[in-house]
Amino acid sequence: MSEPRWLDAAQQRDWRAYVDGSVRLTEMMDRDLKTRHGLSVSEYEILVRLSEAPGHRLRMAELAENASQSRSRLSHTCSRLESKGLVKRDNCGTDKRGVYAQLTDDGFATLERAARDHVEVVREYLIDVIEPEDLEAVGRAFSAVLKRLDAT
Amino acid sequence: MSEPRWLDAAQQRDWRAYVDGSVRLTEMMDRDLKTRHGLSVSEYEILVRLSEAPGHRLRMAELAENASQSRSRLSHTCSRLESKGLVKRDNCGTDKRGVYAQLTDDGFATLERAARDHVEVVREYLIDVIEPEDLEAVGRAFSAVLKRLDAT
DNA sequence: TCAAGTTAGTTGATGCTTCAACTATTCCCT
DNA sequence: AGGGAATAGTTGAAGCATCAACTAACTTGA
Repeated sequence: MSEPRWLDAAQQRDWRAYVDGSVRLTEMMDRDLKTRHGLSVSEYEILVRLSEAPGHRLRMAELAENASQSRSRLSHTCSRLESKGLVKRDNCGTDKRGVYAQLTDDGFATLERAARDHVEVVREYLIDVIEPEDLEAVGRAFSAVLKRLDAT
Repeated sequence: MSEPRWLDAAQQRDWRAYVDGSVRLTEMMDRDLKTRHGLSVSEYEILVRLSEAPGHRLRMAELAENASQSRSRLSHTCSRLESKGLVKRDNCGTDKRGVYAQLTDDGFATLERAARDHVEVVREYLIDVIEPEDLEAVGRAFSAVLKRLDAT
């Protein structure tokens, strides 16, 4: 058992700021989306990914991948979205195991409304309060984290 | 209803990298802490805050504040930690409504073990993969976010 | 061709989070 | 003093996430 390499004071401070800020930002956005549009962040993410897909539809596995969710979680969330009428599921012709998640018109309209408000919140609480070059650094930083996570 | 001010392509890219990276990083750390030490991230956070407090104890409200958790959530989590023997609760002498959460010896020992592993993961997946000046930028960025969130 | 292994997706149980409602105590103000 | 408001903390219900187990369909290779 080797000695742990602790973080220095500055690293600790930066790491903590990120953890705290991130948790609280997400909570706030969750509450905001929930109260104004009846959507959780993970439901919202799914609608976003679908809206960007050709024909507003994606195979479940691909959607799960895009939205960084487990397939199980997507299944449950998708069922909820389906019962709200925002998404519907179709069988895939070429692969009988396959299922397409398809954004409904109502789903697209709901997303458009939610996205307007959401982007305002993102601006107000993140984009507008940090320096542009710091935002770029955040982007670089988390891209590197993603790359590291993918190198399993 | 005014036009939404959408994010430009670079802002969108940076924002998404953060959201994705952050979600996946947290998930991975949660799983890691869970499998190796039987702790969730929020349990871990509570133990950390307690370990830093004088006498390894804090009033519930203050602990909730430090750990960015609701009081309700802290109550539940604290009950779980108590049943694991890592924390115990004591009444406060000066305020009969008050309750102290106190880290047990076992709790402190568990935290020390968990922290060693945890800091390694933080290094491996974040600190070591991003440029030092980008980490500083992340710290600045989320400090600003926190400040904005506190300006309710 | 057909059996073993892989992939797609779902399901149900369990556990954690959130929310609103609640008790008990303390503070504040007249 | 004492009545109303605020604060500390808990509780139970409902919703959401996670995990392991499962069915069904596709792929591979001998």
